[in-house]
Amino acid sequence: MEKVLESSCLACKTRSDIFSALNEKEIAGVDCERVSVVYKPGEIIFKQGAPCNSFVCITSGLVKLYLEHDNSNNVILGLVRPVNYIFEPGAFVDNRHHFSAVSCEETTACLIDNKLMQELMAKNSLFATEYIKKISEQAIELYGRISGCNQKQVFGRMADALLYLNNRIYKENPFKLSISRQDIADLSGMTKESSIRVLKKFKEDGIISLEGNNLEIINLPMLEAISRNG
Amino acid sequence: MEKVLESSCLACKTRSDIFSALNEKEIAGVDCERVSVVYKPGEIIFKQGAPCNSFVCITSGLVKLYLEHDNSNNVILGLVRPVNYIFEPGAFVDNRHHFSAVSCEETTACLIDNKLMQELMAKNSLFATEYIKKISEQAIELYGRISGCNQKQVFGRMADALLYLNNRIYKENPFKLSISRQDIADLSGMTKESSIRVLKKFKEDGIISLEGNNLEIINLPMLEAISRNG
DNA sequence: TGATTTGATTGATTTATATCAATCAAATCG
DNA sequence: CGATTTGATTGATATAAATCAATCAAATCA
Repeated sequence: MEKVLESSCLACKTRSDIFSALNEKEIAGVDCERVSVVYKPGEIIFKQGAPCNSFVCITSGLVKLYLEHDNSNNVILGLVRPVNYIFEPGAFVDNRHHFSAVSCEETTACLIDNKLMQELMAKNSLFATEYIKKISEQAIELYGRISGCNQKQVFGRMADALLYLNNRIYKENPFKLSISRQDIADLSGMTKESSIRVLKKFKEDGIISLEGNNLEIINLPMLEAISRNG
Repeated sequence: MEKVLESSCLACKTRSDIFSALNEKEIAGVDCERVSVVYKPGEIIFKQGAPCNSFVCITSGLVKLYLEHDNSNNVILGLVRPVNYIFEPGAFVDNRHHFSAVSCEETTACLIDNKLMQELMAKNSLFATEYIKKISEQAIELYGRISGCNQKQVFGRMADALLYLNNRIYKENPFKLSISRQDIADLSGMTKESSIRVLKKFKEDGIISLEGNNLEIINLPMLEAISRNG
């Protein structure tokens, strides 16, 4: 974990997102306060239960967000690709993290003090509204997750996970997995052994090809059907 | 479903909540626009997938919020007691409902146009911040739900459901259930048959007493332990 | 470079929970 | 008021997926 300084917040502002709601002066204020940090693979960016003092923006690499549970498996809520923000709902509630964030690849993150974020929201309601949109989108995704883990069985949930990885994270096909089998299991809510068996079945059925960590979705319509039918 | 007019928004403002962020004039504006509606038990207040044009406040009765899934069981996200609001994240995303709301008892709801709500948030950043707090709290609860449905088995999930009903909904012990066994099952993520068997086991073990719909938690520490240990 | 740890894979077995099927009680209806 | 529907309950059975246990390959280490 080593500190470096990224070019400028303006580079991120140009990507349409919550910061596009800020004016030049406000952006300059953020640019001035932010800190950029590099994390090696497997390093903790923040830990569930710890105080939540910074808003985190991932500018390179890959991060997994997961719920921890005593003596049991984790649940991966999702992965974060650059450039994206981690919206921690605890920031507005109890100033605690409610999930943990760990880098899967070498990762760069910009950290912005939460007080500054909250001041900006208090002054700039467009910024606040954009923030509401983002956390609302996140909540909607959680509904899908809850629905899936209650209603679908392993094949449906694995299909969801693969579609998520393809559409939202790696965004190319074939793609090289930078997460472990255990991570895939934690993402699809099953044991590592089950995840391996399900992937093997998908491979046997010609839905995917999988050599080591190189995964290709061969029969996308079939995978989507499995996702739909559970 | 019949329209009536409740006394005033001021009655609700006094209960500390998001509307306490509004000034007299703003409250008057809401009071003027709002519509109060009475729903009989089992009536749909809004339906998943339908346009989401109103912000809903429950002023009397009891409402269940649930995710619908094709040809399968529903998942109850939670129940809403008066006076409480239903925060629909779709309001800021796609103007669609992402869950359904149905009254469990005779229920009164105030409906406020979403445009008005969004105008107020654009003008009053304190109001926006209060809104962010509320949806953040809701998101944190969803994490608990996801964690539970992945990590706990039926006894742990039922313990969670009973504690939720006791602490958050009925707020007295013993209490009279106004929801069905199927609802309890949908709330704890299992089949109706399983929910009945688990409740029977709790009864046999002297953790609860249950006669018809009259439920009493007898051994609260034990129930909390079951919730913790899954 | 051989030893050791770590992650992936496969098979055998167990178990939690759903499903199926029937009965019962209560509520509603004609 | 008997008939019928609806919700609750119980038992028997099936099955999805976890657990347990071993092997294998690859990576790391001394």
